[in-house]
Amino acid sequence: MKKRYFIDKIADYVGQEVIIRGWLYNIRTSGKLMFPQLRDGTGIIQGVVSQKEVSEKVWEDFKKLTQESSLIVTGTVAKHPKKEEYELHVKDVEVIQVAEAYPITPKDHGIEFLADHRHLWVRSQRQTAIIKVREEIIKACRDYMYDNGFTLFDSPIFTPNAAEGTTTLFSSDYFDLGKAYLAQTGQLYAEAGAMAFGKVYDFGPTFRAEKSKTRRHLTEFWMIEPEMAFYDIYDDMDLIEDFIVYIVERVIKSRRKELDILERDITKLEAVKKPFPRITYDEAVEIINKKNVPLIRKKADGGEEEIRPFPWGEDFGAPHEEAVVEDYDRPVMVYNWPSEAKAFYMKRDPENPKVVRGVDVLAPEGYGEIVGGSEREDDLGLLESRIKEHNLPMDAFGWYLDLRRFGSVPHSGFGMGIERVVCWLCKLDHVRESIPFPRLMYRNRP
RNA sequence: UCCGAAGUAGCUCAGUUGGUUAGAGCAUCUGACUGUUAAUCAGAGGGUCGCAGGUUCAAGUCCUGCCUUCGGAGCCA
Repeated sequence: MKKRYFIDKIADYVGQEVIIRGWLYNIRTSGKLMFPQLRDGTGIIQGVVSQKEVSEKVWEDFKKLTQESSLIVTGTVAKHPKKEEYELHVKDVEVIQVAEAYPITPKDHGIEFLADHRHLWVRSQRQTAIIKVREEIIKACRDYMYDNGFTLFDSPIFTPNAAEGTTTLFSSDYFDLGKAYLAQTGQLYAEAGAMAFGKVYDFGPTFRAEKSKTRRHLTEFWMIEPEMAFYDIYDDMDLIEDFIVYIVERVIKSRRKELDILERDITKLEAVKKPFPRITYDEAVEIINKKNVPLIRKKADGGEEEIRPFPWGEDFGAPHEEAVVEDYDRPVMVYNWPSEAKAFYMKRDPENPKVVRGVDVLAPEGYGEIVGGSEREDDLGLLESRIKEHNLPMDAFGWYLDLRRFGSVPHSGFGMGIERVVCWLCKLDHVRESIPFPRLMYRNRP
């Protein structure tokens, strides 16, 4: 195999001659000296080209290089005279391609322009750092599951039925079988897996055709969904807490360099420790009312009205989540939700049938809901009546009801949206930076 | 879907109460500079002012419609 050198490991080669294969990130000239910034995907290193130390051809080659031109550079690694980093004293260059005028210049750009050039934007230092953190989060998720006895049990992306109502599904024709929908969750299938393996998870893209245009929504996003037999809601919350702490610790430990590039305040992440506060929906409403945060509702005439106190039974909006979370330095778990605000499969609390044993985990620093979980309804009759209440087609759920006919057990699970976790850990303003090619309501290219 | 804002050079923007040939920085090209850090300095090229109508002696600027994008709300992970 050909010997390969990479910029992130360049400190091992001080005083030695190396070959860097990559792209020109930027170049500064100063008379008989040039300072090309070389990028190879693992990092950036400054080159030093001195006219009196290189051939005329090398000097002329560098003069014609443009931003993002591809090249192979041979040189000697040395300590930077002013900074705590290394530089490459260039001896030779092989120009692979001189790039056309590169659209993403070192100055500011608007978000529309950057989004249109996402295929090039991903080369920039900030974007590569985000994608590295994303990778670490995903690897940490899978490692946690593997190390704790979960079996990977992936669910289909084409599904014949909706799990949480029909308004938010993408549909397509499926041969002679009518419509197929893109999955909005793999949970129902994961429940089948939990009855086979005890503890499973699925992990893949999910799709929601919600016409929501916010900094937190994608139409295509990745979700990890663990599902566990013989877990009640409290076991579920124990697991969620342990899982999130593990992921945050991994990112702090393994992606320090990227967090620094992103200028992330790491002390905020180091505060994410067990135990997370656990408060009921009722207690959350009390906090909201103590802070006098109203529910804003649209009126028939198009105007808005502010309702105080917060009416029991309503789901929380962003200001309510913020009110609940702002006093804490770590994620907050809100559980025992009003049943009408939540999905049909959540188990009713035997002590209070008005609430279900569902839990939302709200991230600190205003990042909102990152996890939604619940204990599942394990009683056949109650589940059937809930499907009827939600006006869902009973026949589509035949196989799912079988899980309650053949060895039904108490079980729980949750779903964690990867992009929202990436946003939180990287402190991003918008989910569009949390995935290489975001799909948004108003954008599906490049 | 609703509310709000914006579209002027490849990019980011300025453009006054409507008034000569629409400007700046970056990028590109030419040149200067042996330690630059979004380098700097001198010069050059680069425009269907989103689209379509309208008002006016005169429209980037005022009016109407449309398109696109951005921000927010609701819903959610």
